Amino acid sequence: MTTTELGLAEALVRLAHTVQHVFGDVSREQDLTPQQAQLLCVLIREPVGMTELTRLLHLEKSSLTGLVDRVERRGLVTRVPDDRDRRACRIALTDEGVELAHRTHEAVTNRLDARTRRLPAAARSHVLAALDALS
Amino acid sequence: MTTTELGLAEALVRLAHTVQHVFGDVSREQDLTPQQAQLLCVLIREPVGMTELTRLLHLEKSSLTGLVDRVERRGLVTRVPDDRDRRACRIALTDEGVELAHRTHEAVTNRLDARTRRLPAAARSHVLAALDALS
DNA sequence: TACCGACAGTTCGTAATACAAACTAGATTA
DNA sequence: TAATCTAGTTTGTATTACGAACTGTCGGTA
Repeated sequence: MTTTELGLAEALVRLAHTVQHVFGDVSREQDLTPQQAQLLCVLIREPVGMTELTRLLHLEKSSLTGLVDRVERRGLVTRVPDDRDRRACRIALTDEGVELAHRTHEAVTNRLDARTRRLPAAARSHVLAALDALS
Repeated sequence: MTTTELGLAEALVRLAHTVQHVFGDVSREQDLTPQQAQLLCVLIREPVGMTELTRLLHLEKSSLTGLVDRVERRGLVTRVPDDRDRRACRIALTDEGVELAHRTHEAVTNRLDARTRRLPAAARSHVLAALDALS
């Protein structure tokens, strides 16, 4: 009865793999690891605390500490003390970090758009609506 | 003139993240790392040589050696010598590996299907066609 | 046959990733 | 105030990933 849509799950997995690959290529060109690039992109909108970051990136806090350490050591982010809570800090992009984050985000978007551009407009909006429903 | 489809690239990235998360959850439940689980799934269809695996998984051969080592140590795969080429080997699932690979593949598929099941059938086929065009 | 470049896979050294458990210090609640 | 919770770090370990150098085999060619 539950007629499984043959291949849709597989297609999603393949797509995820493709996206991951694009992201990896772009990161390498910016001399970043994919994880570092992802962190920068998440911070574009606004500075974020460590605990919130673990939710956004699906990482344990101990893993996150090291990731932030390394990116901070490169001068791309800083730990800004939170004056409401002296235990906490928010991770903010430096000027250099903002620049690199935008470059990375734009490159990823461009390459993905280059692929979707082949699709007819109707298909794009269908996919967009469906993907929004999925995540 | 290149009217960028606003948000489609972002939606793809979010989706990739979701899929990755599902895959990570399933892997952990099977006491595998995501990379190990991915390797097992690739081998379900047929045994594959190291060089071909580097293409399928987008890994350097030196990275692959270690990955296969660890999975072989767990008794999930074996290196089968290729009798046409004594340099080469094909990586094949053991009986235990077959079982685990199927369990993993099925669990991932189930969880992704559970998400897509909310979509109307027409949307599913649109998305399927579009995703096939993208990867 | 003997040589030589190409190829399959491994080894080695290094850096990054990721986790769990234990910990510090500031916040919150009883 | 004392007990408890929370934010983030530290420590130790296994895995992931890469590049460079290496071994052994294959294939072609002189």
